[in-house]
Amino acid sequence: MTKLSAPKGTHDLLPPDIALWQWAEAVMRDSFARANVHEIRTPLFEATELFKRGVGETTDIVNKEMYTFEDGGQRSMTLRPENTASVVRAYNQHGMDRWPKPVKLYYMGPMFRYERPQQGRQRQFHQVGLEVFGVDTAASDAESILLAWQLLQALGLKDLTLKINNMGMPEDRHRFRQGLRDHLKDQLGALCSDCQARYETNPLRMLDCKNPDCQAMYQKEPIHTYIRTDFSSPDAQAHFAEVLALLDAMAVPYTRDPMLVRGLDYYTKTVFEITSDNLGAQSAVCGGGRYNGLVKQLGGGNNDVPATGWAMGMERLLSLLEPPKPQGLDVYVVSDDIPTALQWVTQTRQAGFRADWDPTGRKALGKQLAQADKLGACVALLLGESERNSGQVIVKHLASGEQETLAAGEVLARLGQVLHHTRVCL
RNA sequence: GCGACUGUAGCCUAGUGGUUAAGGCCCCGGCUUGUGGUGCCGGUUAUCGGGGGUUCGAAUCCCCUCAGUCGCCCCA
Repeated sequence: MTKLSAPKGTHDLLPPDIALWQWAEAVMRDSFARANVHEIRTPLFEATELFKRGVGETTDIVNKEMYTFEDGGQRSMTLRPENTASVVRAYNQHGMDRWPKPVKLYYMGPMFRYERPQQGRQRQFHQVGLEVFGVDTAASDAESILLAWQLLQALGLKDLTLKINNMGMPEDRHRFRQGLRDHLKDQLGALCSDCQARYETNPLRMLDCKNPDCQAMYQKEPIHTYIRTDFSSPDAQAHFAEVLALLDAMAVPYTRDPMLVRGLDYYTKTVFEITSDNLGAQSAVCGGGRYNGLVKQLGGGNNDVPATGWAMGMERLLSLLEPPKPQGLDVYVVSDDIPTALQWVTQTRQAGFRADWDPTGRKALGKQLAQADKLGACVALLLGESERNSGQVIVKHLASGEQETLAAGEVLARLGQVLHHTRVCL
């Protein structure tokens, strides 16, 4: 009998971890709210066809990383590997092209990819993302990037690098790919096996190969000059220049990276990535860009709906932050009489305090006080037999050991004074 | 899918061929049946990741497998 454990590449989030998540989620929701971005929640699974068409048949995600299964009606379903395709599907399905432009949506939730786990990569991971529909301006790209950048600042992340590039339109890329193939046709044998495969499937990927021999090859003329020349149309080049100008105006530091090629098929014009040096091999915290054409491709009628957006990896991002101190307990109710204890713990909770008690049946006050201490309570309320008989409560301050005896009716008011004071000390 | 390293109680660790696998933390109880933190005493928790092999004898050596970690590929 093997022990049951969480599936490979998945993770339980235990109470000590949760505080950081809830805090980060709250910061993000607040940032989005102030930018007039609204949440959308789509299903965790969709028709497999959606991801094939949306993410791209040639991508690794679709080819080898999808959790695909057949449902009871012999429909092929897939656990979402990313959320953009689903959001676009929802945009089309609900006629959001009739909503006031731009439509700005954010999402937050688990994604699933069948991959070999390593640092910063799991089979179930969480992304938060932004999608902006209906505007094809550099201004919209700039706002999107700025929101990502500011979100990361608000979370207190440091040592981040924003890399940005212009991928042009699909036809520009097609032309560039052909040119690249022509330049490298005769040196194929000198390249690594990965690059030889990329030559067929995705030539742009060859450019950020880490093999020194391949890099040397790409530095030679005339390949070098060909690579460095912006292959995109004048329109796309003007768009990109404007994005950069707006980032300059907002004092967002960036690095132009001609080697930055995002893997998903749907990107057009602007692409960017935000990385951290403190993450190990999987250093991208946020990735995104413009994806004009996807909405139409996923059935958005005749209208070409331009769009831009990004996604962040929660786990990667949170691993860069310090876990906060656990929240303590205000009150621990100590009594050898269960109805009395239950009544007092309920009453203090209703009054707004974090309160707990001992439901194990232990009568000894010493044992119960030991619990109060372990849980880090500020104050213990002692309700023994003599207090019950006299209608009094002993309020014991755990840190100092001092205690005071009060009439039952005065206790809540006294807790209000005392705990206001202690909470500040926490 | 490929490669490297690592698997001993809930957690950390000792033990590298020889009787019932040792210690610390945590948890529970006692010293203290109305007062916590420190101390002392006691207790629960391990088919040594799993399977097979070598051996009189395996946590220890060999093979397979599973899991974890990191890396490649790719991505958040």
